[in-house]
Amino acid sequence: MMETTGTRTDTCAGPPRADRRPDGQDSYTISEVAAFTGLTAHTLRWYERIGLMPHIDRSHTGQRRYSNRDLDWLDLVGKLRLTGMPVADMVRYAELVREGDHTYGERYELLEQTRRDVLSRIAELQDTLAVLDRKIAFYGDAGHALASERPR
Amino acid sequence: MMETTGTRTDTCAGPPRADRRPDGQDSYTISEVAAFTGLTAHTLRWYERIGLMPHIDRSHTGQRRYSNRDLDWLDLVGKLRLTGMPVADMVRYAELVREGDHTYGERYELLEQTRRDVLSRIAELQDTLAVLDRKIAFYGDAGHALASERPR
DNA sequence: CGCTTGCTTGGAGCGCACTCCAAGGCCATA
DNA sequence: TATGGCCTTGGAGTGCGCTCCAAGCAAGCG
Repeated sequence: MMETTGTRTDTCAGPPRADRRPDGQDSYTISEVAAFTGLTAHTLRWYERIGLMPHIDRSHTGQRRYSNRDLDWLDLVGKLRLTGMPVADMVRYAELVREGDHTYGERYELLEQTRRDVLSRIAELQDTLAVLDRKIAFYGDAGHALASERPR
Repeated sequence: MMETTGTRTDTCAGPPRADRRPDGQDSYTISEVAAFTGLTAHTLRWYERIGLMPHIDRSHTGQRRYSNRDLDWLDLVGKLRLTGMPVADMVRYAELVREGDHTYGERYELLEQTRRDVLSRIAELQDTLAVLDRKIAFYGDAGHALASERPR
């Protein structure tokens, strides 16, 4: 049972923390990587199954041994995940990298498109922020008398 | 069959468009509201079922007739949705509004928390943007020689 | 009158991104 | 040697946010 970290010090499952690698080594177990990335070991194995990860080295007993390069890749995946990019698209990107140098153009396109998406997402959020600020100001002062909500 | 808009002019299902109400009336059918908000009629009915909407007026034949206030509420819901707020939390907010004036404090808290979430979300995205920009620059010039990706 | 269009309902189904389970292997410490 | 901890696998299950289905009713038109 309990295949989770073993290095947990916080009770309430903080998401990504416990980062930074000991950086003298280049070989990590799955639970170490789980601790570094905030992903679960389940998720790491799942990423591999769906083709989002490169072939990970194995110890003589068949256990996964992640390299620093693998962790770098996971960092990028984490960032892309934050943009809301679907996992399928990340898998596509991974495939392009695997396929070699002739896919540079396509990869560039994909990153550029993602960049555009992130920019418009930020704009959306700033828009929403403005709405939120107006509503909060409303609550702050005239609120009680004026706020016109809908439900009831 | 085909209970969709009837006012579609674009082929490829653009997300939110066709906004702005005719603003002389105060009573809209479900498919009009679908066209205004970009939500489907299914989703509108579902929102009602789960308690995210107020009780919507009905015509003498039992069909929904949305008011401008209802559309205002849907606009707010749309914004909150963009922040990634879970539907359950929006339902909670709707409940607070329904419960009356004594929930002002709690509502304020909820909006403030959401505001904080949006701010940190924006920061995250800007962070990601920086990573993306570096990677794109990489691809732009030295890319071919230097880019160190992971998969293979 | 019959047909079409748009609406109604409760409940089932779907896609995504995990999340977990059962059954078993390896190895270190007591 | 036995116990516990961490690892392995394929496949099943979960939660969220829709999305759709079947059956049926009411209004408008030829």
